[in-house]
Amino acid sequence: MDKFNHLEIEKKWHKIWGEENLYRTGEDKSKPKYYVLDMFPYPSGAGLHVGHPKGYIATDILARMKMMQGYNVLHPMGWDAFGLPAENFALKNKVHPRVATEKNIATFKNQLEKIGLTYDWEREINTTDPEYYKWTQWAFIKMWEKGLAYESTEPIIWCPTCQTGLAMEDLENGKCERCESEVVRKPMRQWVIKITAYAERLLADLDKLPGWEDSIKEMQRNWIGKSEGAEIRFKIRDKKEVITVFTTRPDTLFGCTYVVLAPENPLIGNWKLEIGNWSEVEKYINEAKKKTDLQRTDLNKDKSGVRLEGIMAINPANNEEVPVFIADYVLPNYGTGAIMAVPAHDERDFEFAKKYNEKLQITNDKLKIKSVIDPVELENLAQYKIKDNEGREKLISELVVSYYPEKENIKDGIKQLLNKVKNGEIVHIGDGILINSDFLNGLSTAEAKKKMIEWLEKEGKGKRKINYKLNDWVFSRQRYWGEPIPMVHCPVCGTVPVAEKDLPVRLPEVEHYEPSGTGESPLANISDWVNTTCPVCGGPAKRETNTMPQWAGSSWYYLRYIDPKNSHALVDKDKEKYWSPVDFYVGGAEHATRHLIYARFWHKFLFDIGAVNYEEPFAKFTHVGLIMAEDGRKMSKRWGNVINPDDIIEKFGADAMRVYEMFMGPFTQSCAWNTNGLVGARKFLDRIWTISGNMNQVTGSSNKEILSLLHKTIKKVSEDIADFKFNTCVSAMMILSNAIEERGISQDDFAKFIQILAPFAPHLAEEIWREKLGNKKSIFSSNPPRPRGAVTPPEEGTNISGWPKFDPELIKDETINLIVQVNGKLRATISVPADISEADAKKLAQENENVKKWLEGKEIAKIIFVPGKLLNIVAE
RNA sequence: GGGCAUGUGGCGAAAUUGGUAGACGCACACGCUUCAGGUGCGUGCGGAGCAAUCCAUGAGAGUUCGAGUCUCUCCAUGCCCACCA
Repeated sequence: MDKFNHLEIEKKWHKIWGEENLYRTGEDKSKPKYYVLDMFPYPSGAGLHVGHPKGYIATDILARMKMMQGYNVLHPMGWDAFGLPAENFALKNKVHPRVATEKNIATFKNQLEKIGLTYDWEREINTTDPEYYKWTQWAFIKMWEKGLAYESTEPIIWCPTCQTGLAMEDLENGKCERCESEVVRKPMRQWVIKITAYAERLLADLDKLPGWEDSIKEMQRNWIGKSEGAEIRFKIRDKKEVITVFTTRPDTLFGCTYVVLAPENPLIGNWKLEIGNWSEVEKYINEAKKKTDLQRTDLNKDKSGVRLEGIMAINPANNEEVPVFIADYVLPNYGTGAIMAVPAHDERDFEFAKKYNEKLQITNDKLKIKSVIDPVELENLAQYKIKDNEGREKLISELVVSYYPEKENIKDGIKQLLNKVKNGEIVHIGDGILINSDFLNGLSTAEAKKKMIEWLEKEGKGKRKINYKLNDWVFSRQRYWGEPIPMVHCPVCGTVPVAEKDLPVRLPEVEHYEPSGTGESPLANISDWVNTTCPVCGGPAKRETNTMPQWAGSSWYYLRYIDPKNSHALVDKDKEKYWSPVDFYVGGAEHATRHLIYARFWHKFLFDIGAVNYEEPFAKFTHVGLIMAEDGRKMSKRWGNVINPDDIIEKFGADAMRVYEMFMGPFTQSCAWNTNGLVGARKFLDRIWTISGNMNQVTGSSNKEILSLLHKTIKKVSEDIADFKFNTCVSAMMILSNAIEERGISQDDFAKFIQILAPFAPHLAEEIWREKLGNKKSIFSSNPPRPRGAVTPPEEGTNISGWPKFDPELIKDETINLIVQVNGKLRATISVPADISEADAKKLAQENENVKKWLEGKEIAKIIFVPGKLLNIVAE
């Protein structure tokens, strides 16, 4: 008996499949399409570890099934190759980032090819290819034209190690995600994209994506962070300026006893001369500037702040004068950078007021804590009845006393608590009934919010306002290895875009690409490149020297695969109409709030300018669960626990690795690698190989049970692949192969089994299909499916494979094991016809000895019959 | 602090969506083969008990003829966000 020689077989079919162009994307528009996409990797120097291919294998299985079902399948791969790591590596090793990147791509590609994936390499893309980034630049110019790309000198997040600005999204625990340095705020000229203009659509359209996982959608909702409230205008005594604050609790305006500005708020500068304690204020502002984000947002630190002496704001609700502060607990980049402080009903304001009052010597200048909400909620809670351990209903306040008898006065305690809340001694952030609030008195929180906003709008003192946590996208990086921003600064015409015909603006070859350290990109030093002519007036002008962030190129790459060679348009709209949207997108959950938001934004923009036909790029998205190392930690060079797929494929074969990674557990769940489990997968394949070697001895037809099991398995595998439940596919096929070993199978039926196995173990299946079963065409060949996506049976005599179809008649069981329970406990299982009637079932069940025993001396109260499943006799 | 997951044998996990809990695989034990450096085959394998049977799906309650599955409370773990007014 020959052995399954994976090395030889894999090599052989890779060659033949290449020669036959098996993976070239079909373009015959009469066939239905299926676009299945992996997140393209950043080709790092470390190469792939066994965790990376998990998602690729899954999409490959889906792609192969769809191929066999007769779809045109687009399953491409490419490289997200711009980015800081390549540049940092290049700096360290004195290699041009392009050279390092090319080398890494070669390694990655080589590793991927060994796994036997259906990528159509004719459509390979690379974000660093000028013919690619031409269109990244083009989209940027379009955004500029629509006012969505703008220059700003607002302070941005700056990484002192990478020497570049970053977006909020590039931070991890307040540190630079690349180098883990603490970042600072630094005012710099930056290009920014007004993604916030799309916040509402990005949020609302999530509801149009039923194919997305809820957890990912929820992460996006939180990231966008919509909150509804009001902007309220506070006049300043004796000044023309107005402080506008944002609040989600306009109902508490009567309780506002001071106003706080972020230290960065530009208004402060206007009052330099009037502020009594300017030197103190200035010092605080400077200290705030120096703080890293991490220091500033540390929740444990005390609330600090300084009063602007001499400046008084006027509470628009009651015209009372209230003091104004600056404090770094107010963030400059959210809302209006100013808040109304309601210490009685906001934890932070309360804490600040308490701190401030403690330090104060002049007692009559203390910040007032004015309660405007009657905490009925708390009162209700104390009076609310719940059941205790014995099932008796009791008041919560009584229960508290009974569970903590040593604290006799808890009931009184609750009362005291209520009084404290009412007196403003402790903070109460919940809802309630308004008090001390003039025209709002007696209203609930919700009613009061509404009424206050109406009043503010009528009086011209404020308005309804929706705010988002989502910030505009800081889009420039002061580094070399990225797409040049295609803009020109002309002393006469201002900042203007490069003419479309002159795109792409190529990244110049340079000797030194070290960051300049001055906050300018290394490109600034290349005078040949920087000095250019103005596309508008033709006069001398300078190029923009900042480059784009890594996220730019990946925001639209899925469109390039559709039309990879197009040089006159971003994508051919007819082709796009056929292929879009991506039917199934698979990738890491870590991209839920960055790449996936950027890409959705970019796509919506392209839709708005008429460049694409659909508003959402990805119909379905599923995240891939990580594969951890055998020690349960993440695979990392640092821990020395990385497993290279090349070694696994060499030893056990690509098919064994594919089957194992799918069998490990639910696809979205993270799971530790276990080489023993891999051996199990390999054994499964060896057994199938052995069965195929015995085929000549197996003649005639399969018996009924095998036939039924085969068709059940076809059904299960077809459905579970579509649901990404690969682990149960594999186990179903193991059950089938165990049964075949025991009972044998006809050659035709065995062929069907090999067809459903093929997406998982393509090399083994192709070898058996062509060499042992004697088919001329590939097991992955197919006819177009029948209308409405119905699966195609293999055609007789044509040698075309296709995806097997299950016979609904064959999967019906003739006899079943009827479960007989007495009082819900299993007492017998009896073999009966599947369509047994209730009366017959009752009769048979009551004849059963064991059932009789359990019914002895009891009255039958009730019998529940579930056809085809179970009978439960309830007896007393 | 907020949001989202998850919790079932020694381990990875199944469970037709409210109907036999532990399929399938790994590990382990015993036996038979094999000149065995991840070999092949067979048997066993949640706990207790000689057995009939009983107990078991993080803990506790509830709904139900029946709960791993639904509801509530709590605990633990993981991920994401976090001074967002």
